[in-house]
Amino acid sequence: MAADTKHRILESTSELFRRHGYAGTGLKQIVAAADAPFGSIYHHFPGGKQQLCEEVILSAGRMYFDLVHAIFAAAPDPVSGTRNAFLGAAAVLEATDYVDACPIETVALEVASSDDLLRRACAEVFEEWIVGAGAIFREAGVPEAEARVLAISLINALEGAFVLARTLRSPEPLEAAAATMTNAVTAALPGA
Amino acid sequence: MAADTKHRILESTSELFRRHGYAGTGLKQIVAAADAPFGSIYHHFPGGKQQLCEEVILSAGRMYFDLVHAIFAAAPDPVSGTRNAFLGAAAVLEATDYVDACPIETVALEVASSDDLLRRACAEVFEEWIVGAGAIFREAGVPEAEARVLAISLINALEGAFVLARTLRSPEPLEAAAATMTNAVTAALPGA
DNA sequence: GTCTATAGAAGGATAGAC
DNA sequence: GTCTATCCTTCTATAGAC
Repeated sequence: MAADTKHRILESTSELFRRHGYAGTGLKQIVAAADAPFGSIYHHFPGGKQQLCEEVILSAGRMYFDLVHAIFAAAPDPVSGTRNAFLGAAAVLEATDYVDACPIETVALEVASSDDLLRRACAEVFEEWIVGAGAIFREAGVPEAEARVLAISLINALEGAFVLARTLRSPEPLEAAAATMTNAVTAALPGA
Repeated sequence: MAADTKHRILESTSELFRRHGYAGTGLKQIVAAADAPFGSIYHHFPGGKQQLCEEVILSAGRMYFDLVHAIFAAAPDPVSGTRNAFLGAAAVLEATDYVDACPIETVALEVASSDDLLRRACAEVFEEWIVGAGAIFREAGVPEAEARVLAISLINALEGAFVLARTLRSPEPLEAAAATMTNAVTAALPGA
């Protein structure tokens, strides 16, 4: 099944990029992990490693967007949603030996100053997240401009906490982010 | 001058790691940029790329610590210091075409799950920053536990904003972090 | 003791066998 | 059209010339 092979390659690549980054992951490792022949990469991704990476960024970015969106949708209010998002991320990180954090963060930093096509793909993903999170806060009554600042700060805190948590191998940064950001969201809501 | 050559190698490596990361930077690029013969690397760093990277992480980490410490020392109060740190970082980032952000962030993510020696070096640096920032807040009257949470959140925000700012090529994430974190610091100070 | 030349492995990419 | 075998470059690391 060609479509199945392509899917397995995307999955393996996403997984390997999380652990070793873009430059640190070889195409040979990817096909080995996906249990696919080497030629499959260039059959499904004629643009080579760059195209494969672009598709991984966009699909992983959307999956993560849906995940966070579901957490906020399941929560009774944005303050609870914020807390659940950070504490849920802390639990996943601990359970996966500090591997399973943001799927595109390492790649985003690697390509920011060296590959403009991939940088733009990451930018598209982050902008989608900002707009999505901003909409949640706006619907809760936060004014437009403030909602965007809050949304960006939420993602700032999440991405930054991932760097510290993975490096320190501790949930403490995500817990600190949960505390600080629930305060910020609380202060921004109309009732405050 | 052997000592001079070692210094040039450390400088070039730090610069190249910022742009291309650990895996994306070759030792040949490093000696070319440092205008040094290839053998110099293994003369000054018998442990090879890993040892070179470790020294870069520790020295760059301490330089960045001193920089941020100086910004807070020059500010009249921690709230101004927080604002100056984020807006100053935004200015530097714009002036350097979005290259000159945190010197160890990309490497920290690359090695977090693949090289425990280097992960520990990054962890040592981050922990120093947390303790240093915590001391500033504690001296301003914030209780011990809250000061540490605030310090971690400050670094969370800075690191996260660097990821978004470099990817989006915009100072907006650092400006949003400045707004949110000055609020958080203000709320934590005794006068609030 | 400084540096060059090269080894040996792994990288991305491709040509062509089947 | 699927996959294997190979190409050429680049990587880290080392051996040995001077």
